[in-house]
Amino acid sequence: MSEGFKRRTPSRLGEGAALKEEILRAAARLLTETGREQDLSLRAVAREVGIAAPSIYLHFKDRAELVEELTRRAFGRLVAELRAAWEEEEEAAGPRAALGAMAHRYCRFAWDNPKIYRLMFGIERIEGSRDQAASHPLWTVHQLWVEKVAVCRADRSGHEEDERLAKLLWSALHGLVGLAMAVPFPADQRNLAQLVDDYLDLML
Amino acid sequence: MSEGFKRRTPSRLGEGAALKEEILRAAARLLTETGREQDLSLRAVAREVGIAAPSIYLHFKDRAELVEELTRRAFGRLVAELRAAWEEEEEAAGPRAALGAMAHRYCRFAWDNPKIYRLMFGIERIEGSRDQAASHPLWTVHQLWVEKVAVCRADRSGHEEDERLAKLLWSALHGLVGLAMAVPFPADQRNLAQLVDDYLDLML
DNA sequence: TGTACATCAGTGAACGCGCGTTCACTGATGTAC
DNA sequence: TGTACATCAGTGAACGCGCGTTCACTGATGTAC
Repeated sequence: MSEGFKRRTPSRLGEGAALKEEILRAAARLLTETGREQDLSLRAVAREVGIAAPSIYLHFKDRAELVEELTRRAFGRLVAELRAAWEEEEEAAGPRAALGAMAHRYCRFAWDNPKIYRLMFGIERIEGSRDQAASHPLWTVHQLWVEKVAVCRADRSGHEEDERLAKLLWSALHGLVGLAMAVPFPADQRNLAQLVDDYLDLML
Repeated sequence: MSEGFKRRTPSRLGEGAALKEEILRAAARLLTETGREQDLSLRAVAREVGIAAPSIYLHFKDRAELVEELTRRAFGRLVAELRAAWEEEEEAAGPRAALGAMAHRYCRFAWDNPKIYRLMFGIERIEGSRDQAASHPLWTVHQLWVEKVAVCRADRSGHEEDERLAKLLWSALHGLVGLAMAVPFPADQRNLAQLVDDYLDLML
């Protein structure tokens, strides 16, 4: 009955950072599970965590910083998953199969987290300095593709060509999931996987 | 000086519809030229047209209807441009070149109208009935690709395969422009065109 | 062991904002007589 | 030709809302003596 009257018991042990984690997790939850895109408001996040809205300012300078941290971590997760997919597959089945696993994992990540994926690849066009651009997590993803494509084509490698193929592959996957999510009739995921394989066959 | 005091002179001649056009044009302008995605508010549109906000309700039931009409027309324009690109090229240079022209035109449309393109292909997941889904403009675009791909492969045609290739091509283009727009360093458009050609070569 | 105090994580109330939408209105035009 | 009236495109003021952010506060914990 008297729910909502509780004051959050503070963290104390030098670890207000715990709340920071809770906030980020709640924000991610809002984006993956419930809610429209715009529901990622400070107040909504606070509600989800069960704290007062101003408490967020103890851990983030402003809303922009929260969103930035959220996407930074999402990129971290994506890259980690891609690396894992590669490594799980490479030893057993070789680089070509490993690249395939990476591609499928990429699509699954996007498909499972459409709102977050959209946030990561939105057009907020920061247009920062060259330095910022170089350290943008998108670069990490890009380089990962180039690196693994190069491994697959070890024999007839050549950086120019590797990069071109990596771009083609990444774009194709990005478009595939993007379109599948946009289309108003439920695209079955099995079909999606088939198309991913088609791309791989075409390109290697 | 006394700007803003003017009352809009009414349309009268049975043609309040003129204002409807003005509203839609202003909304499109807001999306292409200025402004962030969210600036497409009724009040912003009214400001852009130079009318009072409630006047919009003379022509649209609510905000949703305005946005829907806007995207419906955008799809209309896209399809018209694609058809034009095909027809301009086919007679002179044959179907393969015409498909290429279509592909390039598609990318240019997206690149020139990023906000509108994003609106068209956003994930608002309407999940309407089958009937609605069947008449969704996305279907028109889909069928256009299938149709033209089929023409290109007249000799070894086969609907299943045509459809598969059409999907691959469309997704690839969608991904290419989407990624180019997402990336924080300016992707030069020449490079984009090169990649489009690469896709076409791979697939046909 | 007991008391005074500093720390600082978290809070409630309030701000000003732009939004979508409703409502009763205004006032120029076209029509009836 | 002149007057009364109907039409209806467009309006200003107001509503309630959720938002991001600020501010002075509260109150439990840890520390100093």
